[in-house]
Amino acid sequence: MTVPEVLLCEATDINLDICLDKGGQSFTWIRISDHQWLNVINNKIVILVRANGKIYLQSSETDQDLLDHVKDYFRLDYDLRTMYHQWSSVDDHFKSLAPEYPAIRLLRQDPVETLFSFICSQNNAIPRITKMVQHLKVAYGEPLGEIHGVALYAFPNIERLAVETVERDLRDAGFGYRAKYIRDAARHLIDTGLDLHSLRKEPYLTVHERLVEIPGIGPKVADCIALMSLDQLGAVPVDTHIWQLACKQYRFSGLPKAKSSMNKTAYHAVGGHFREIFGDHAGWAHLVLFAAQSRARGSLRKTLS
DNA sequence: TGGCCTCCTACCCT
DNA sequence: AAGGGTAGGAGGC
Repeated sequence: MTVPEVLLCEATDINLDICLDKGGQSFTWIRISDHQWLNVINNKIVILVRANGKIYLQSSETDQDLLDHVKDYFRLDYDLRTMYHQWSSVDDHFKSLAPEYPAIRLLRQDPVETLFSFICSQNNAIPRITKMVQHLKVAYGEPLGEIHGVALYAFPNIERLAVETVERDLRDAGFGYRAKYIRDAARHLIDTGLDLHSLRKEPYLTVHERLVEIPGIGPKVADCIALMSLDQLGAVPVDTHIWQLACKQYRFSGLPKAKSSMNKTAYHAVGGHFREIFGDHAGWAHLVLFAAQSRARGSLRKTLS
């Protein structure tokens, strides 16, 4: 069988290594070689191939509709070079880091998948999160087929995750206390009838409020979901690292010294500060800083071992 | 009082 | 072995 292939963009348009593997945005991409990635987008199997300075899209049913979805997923309509210039011009720290981390794109992901993935992410590291999300798909998602010897699944729907026995099963599968959050969050979505997609049109604070009402979702996870799947490009997820960055690098005043005493006001103040510096798309800028930060930590570990 | 805040701890696992 | 977070309880205002 020949697999149709269409041109997606230039290789320099998307930093695939960071965006798909280690960026902490998506946990579902499977790297099958140095230059090939596998995933499901819009319930269709998708292969990304980097070759000849370009990125190609392969799929057994490549059509214009899927191509549009993939372009949308990578937000290729945003002129990222201009945005990098803009962010560099307003912040020296960004300016010094950016050349090493080009083409970091904010993925426009599915809200349901993003919500449950980031419930898994709390107090957790990427390899384990990846395993857990994979488990959700294998255990409760529709199989979509097999390619290059890899079986792929759709992300389960919320009805399936809301089943009574899910908590027990996930606990047995090693989800720990997150097992209950997942089942309860699914239950909440059904009971309240909250339509996640419709939140894309709402203002940031409304989106944040709706999300933190969901069991297992606090302010940080809410902002991850808002930023990465609900078009809230100004949402800044404040975790330990960004908190430290805010205190040390940006010397934000008026913040409590210890992270343990972070309250609602202080949490939102950090996001506000970043928005003052970087503007409406501060969450995207934060992603670049975040990538640089975690990369720095990784190499530090390497040199110590 | 109720409501809202702060502080503290437990939670699973690698 | 300390951690990329949240919930729930106690106690204060």
